[in-house]
Order: sequence, then structure tokens, then C-alpha cells
Amino acid sequence: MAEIYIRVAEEENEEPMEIPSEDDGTVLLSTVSAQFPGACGLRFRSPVSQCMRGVRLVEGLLHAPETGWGNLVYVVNYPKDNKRKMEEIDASSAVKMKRGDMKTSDLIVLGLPWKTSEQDLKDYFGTFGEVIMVQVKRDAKTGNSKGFGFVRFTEYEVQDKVVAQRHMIDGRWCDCKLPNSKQGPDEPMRCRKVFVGRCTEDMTTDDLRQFFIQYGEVTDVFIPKPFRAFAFVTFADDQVAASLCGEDLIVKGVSVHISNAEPKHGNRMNDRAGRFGNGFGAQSFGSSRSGLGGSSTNSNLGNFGSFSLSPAMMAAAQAALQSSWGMMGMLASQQGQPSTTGSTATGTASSRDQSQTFSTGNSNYGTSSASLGWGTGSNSTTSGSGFSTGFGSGMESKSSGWGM
DNA sequence: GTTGAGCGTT
Repeated sequence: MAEIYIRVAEEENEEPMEIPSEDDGTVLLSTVSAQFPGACGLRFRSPVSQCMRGVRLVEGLLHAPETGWGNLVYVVNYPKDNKRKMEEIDASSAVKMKRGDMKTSDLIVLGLPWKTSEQDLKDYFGTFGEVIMVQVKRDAKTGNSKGFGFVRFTEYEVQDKVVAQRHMIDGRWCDCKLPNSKQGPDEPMRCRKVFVGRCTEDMTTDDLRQFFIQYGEVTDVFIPKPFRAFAFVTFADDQVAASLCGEDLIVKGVSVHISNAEPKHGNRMNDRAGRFGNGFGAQSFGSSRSGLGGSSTNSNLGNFGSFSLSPAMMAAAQAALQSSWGMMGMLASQQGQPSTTGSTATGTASSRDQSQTFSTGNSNYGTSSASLGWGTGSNSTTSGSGFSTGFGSGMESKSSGWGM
């Protein structure tokens, strides 16, 4: 079957967008979600029964109804609870408007083939909208590409679209993100990422994305290579992430374990979290998995205990949080945040083994980072004890900084 | 086999 276009809209009566099918007549959910971020399926009104019907979804593939896709308008499904989220997004963009924060910024393009030139970038990104800057970062001496670059658009909407999907550039999948340098300094990095342990090697990023989307919008999936039996899944909503922590879920018949992701190396902790309470935060609260008895992952109590915080101090801290930071947290949380989209589509190829031959022997992976020394987040998920919940929620609302 | 790449010389 040849490629056709099916008509998709957010609401039945809205103007539909045409999106392409695959050669076999199916439509990739990832194709839909590239245009409708957060989409988890499609439905349509049956001409026969006049009822809404769901489109069959198997392993990320949407299958046409028996009579073919036809000329019907297919309506996007979002994960439950997404309505409210959309409103929140609208609200936040309203705030951005007011703050004049809708300016575009440079986007970093990760994963470029060595051979990709600036002209290539311009040609490629030009299909999305007007491009005002492209760069390929190169080694000063050799002039060889470093495998990443930058792009900037005139239109903010275009930028939004570009960061929301993956890009096939000269034969490799690339990601566009807000560069670290542009990441809002006080964007509270809520804990939206979970660690997925006990993964098996046959799980692809797409498998994980398709699986986890049932809980909420998935903005990133990361599987380290070579295989290490774990992965990271990032949600758009921190509450979704939090709700999953501690669960054992069955993915492809395998029980995987979900826990909170620890901050990655290389992210500086932001100072306001640290400053508060005379710089406690700067010290990495109890540390790493080995530290406090393995099982009690959620004990804020244990963590704070080691600093001997008196209840009085806690109360003071809490008051401080509520008085000013509560608001600031709210505001800050609305600032531009990359929503690092990740791997979609073909589920394969996300590693940097530029299998294209190029001079500079890209010396393998290896990278044994025996690094320690970044503070591990106090696990902010609700814990039993009354006082720690009070405090914990305060922390949650803006425990920024551990950019994960 | 349970904690992730890569982030901007001018």
C-alpha cells in the first residue's frame, strides 16, 4: 500500500491536519505525537454506529479501521487527566506572553553525522520555517565536526515544533533541545524522570515510550548503551513520575522496577535550594544508594536526621518556603523548559557510534565514570511522617537545580 | 549487570 495521508484533529470539528501513513497502511503513533505532543491514540466517529470508536493500537502502530482510513477525521486521544494539563500549559504560555518570553533561542542539535554541513542544516531546518542561524561546531585544528550544532528560528512556534520531535538528518536521528546555557536558571526541575531498573536488552526506547505513555505524556526515554539493564523515562508531569516510583511494572513480560532518577553528573545544584537553611542543601543530603539502608528509599526523615534539624528549624524553613518561595516556585515553574523530547520512531539508533568512517578515530565508549560527589536528591516523594510531608511538598514545589 | 553522552573559542 502506498503512503497516504489521514486527517487528524484535536477535536471533531476542528480543522484537521494531514499526517502520513507508513507503507503498510499503518500510522505510527510517534508520527501523530510529533504533531500532537502527548497524543496516546486516535478515535473516530463511526459512520455506521455514530459512536466514537478507538483506533487499534499495537506496539506503537495505529491500524486502519476495516474499511480503511478513508476520509474520516481522526481525533487525538490524550492520556487521562491531560485536559487539565493543557489548561496549565495555556496558562503558562500566557505568562510567557506577558513576560515577553516567547523569543526564540538557539537550539542545540545533538547527534549530527560528521559530514553534515551548515548548509545541510539550513536546508533541513528550513523546511520547518525561517532559519536565522545555523552552526556546526568543529574542532579548531582539524575542522572536523564535533557532531553537534545550533539552529535558531524566527518563529517561536517553529522552535516549539522542532524541539518536540526527532530529526532524521543525513541518515541519523538527531535531537534538538534548549542548550544547557539557555535552560532557565530557576526552572524548578521537578522530578519528572524515573529510573527503570531490570530492563532487558530487547526493550527499545520506543517500547518504553509506548508503555509509559499510558500514565502520561512521555518527553524522553534514555537507554544507555551498551546494554546495562536500566533506562530512564521522563514525563511531562512530575506527579506522574512520582506516582510510579516504587512500582514494579510489567513491560514486555518483564517486571521492571521504577524508582526516582538521581541527578546526573554535571548538573550544578542551584544555589537557592542550597542557600536555604544555611547552606545545608549544598552538602548533598545523605548519599548514594549505598548510604542509608538500601530499602528505605523514601525516608526524608533519615536524610534530614543526619543534619539534626530540629522541629523548630523545620517549621521556620517551612514558613520561609510558604511565604515567598511558594509563589516564586509557581512562577519559575512556568518558564521555558525544554521538554527534551527524545527518541521516538524506529526505536533503534540512538547511540553515537557514527558508523560512518571518518578520520579521527572516535575512540569508543568505555567512559568509566567513577565519579561521585554530586548530591543525591532527597527523595521528595511523599513519605509517611507528618512533618516530612509538610516539608517535602515545599521542597517539591521548587527543588530545582538538579537538572535531570 | 539497578543511575544517563555529547552543550557554544573567535
